[in-house]
Amino acid sequence: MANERARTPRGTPRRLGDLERAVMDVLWTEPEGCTAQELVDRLAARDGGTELAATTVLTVLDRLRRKDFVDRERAGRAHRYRAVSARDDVVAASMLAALETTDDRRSALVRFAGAVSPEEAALLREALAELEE
Amino acid sequence: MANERARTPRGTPRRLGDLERAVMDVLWTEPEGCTAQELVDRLAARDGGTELAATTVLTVLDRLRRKDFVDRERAGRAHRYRAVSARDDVVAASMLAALETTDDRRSALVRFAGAVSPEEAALLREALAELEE
DNA sequence: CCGGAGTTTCTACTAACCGTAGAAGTTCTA
DNA sequence: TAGAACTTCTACGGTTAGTAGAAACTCCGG
Repeated sequence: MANERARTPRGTPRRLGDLERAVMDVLWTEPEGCTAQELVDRLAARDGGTELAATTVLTVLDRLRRKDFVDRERAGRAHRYRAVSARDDVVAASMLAALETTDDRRSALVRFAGAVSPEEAALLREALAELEE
Repeated sequence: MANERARTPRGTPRRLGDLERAVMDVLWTEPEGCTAQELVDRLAARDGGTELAATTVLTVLDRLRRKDFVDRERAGRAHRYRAVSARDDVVAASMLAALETTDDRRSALVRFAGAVSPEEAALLREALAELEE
């Protein structure tokens, strides 16, 4: 083998799996947060009625907590889990992270502008105009 | 266990690991493409001189080919590997993919507009103006 | 104030993905 | 055509994510 390059530990990926995303999708629409039980129910509703084990949901909540997507507070003997940031912020951060993988921001932004729908382009113009004054 | 939810196979993740990205970074600046050997050299230069095994590079090239980031053509007994899309396109696609994870495009775009640097905001305005006329 | 239901933590298994590379096979060129 | 150059096959270890049982903890109602 002869090669000893530092094993990339890739420090806490700010990324969501499918179930993690499904959980966040619920939490993002629940300003007061949810208990794990409520999440089990919401997810079962969203899906065709198949219930996940409560421990499964608890596990992903724990992982989301480590990744700083979620925090919680006691509520009786359970906890109430809340999204740390709004969905918009997470989406925007993720778009920004993508943008920052290139040095040539200009051409990436040109491509991006050309890739969004006309409606989205209009929304972006508005948002940018807003920032100007 | 009692639960049989379809095991998410996550069909070919359109995503890059560290070495994969390093390889793409080279290919993206080489319009004519590279042979695997050239890549080994470029990567060794970029890094502190430590050479990866040629087979390592070949393996990631193969994975990049499966993911449709790279294609190749014969060149003597070797192959010449080329990036399928320009970096801009990949970055823009990735930004768009992030945007599309939310239904509320408006507020995501507002956040995004607020999150980019003033320079980037200016570039975006330009790019969007360009599209209008 | 205590027992048991409700919750959470611990531990674990599986599969996919990525970095890494040897062994074996293929393909040209000298 | 033999050997060097290149590619494919196979493989292993680490990380992340989905999934959940077993064990530990917490608190309400009797």
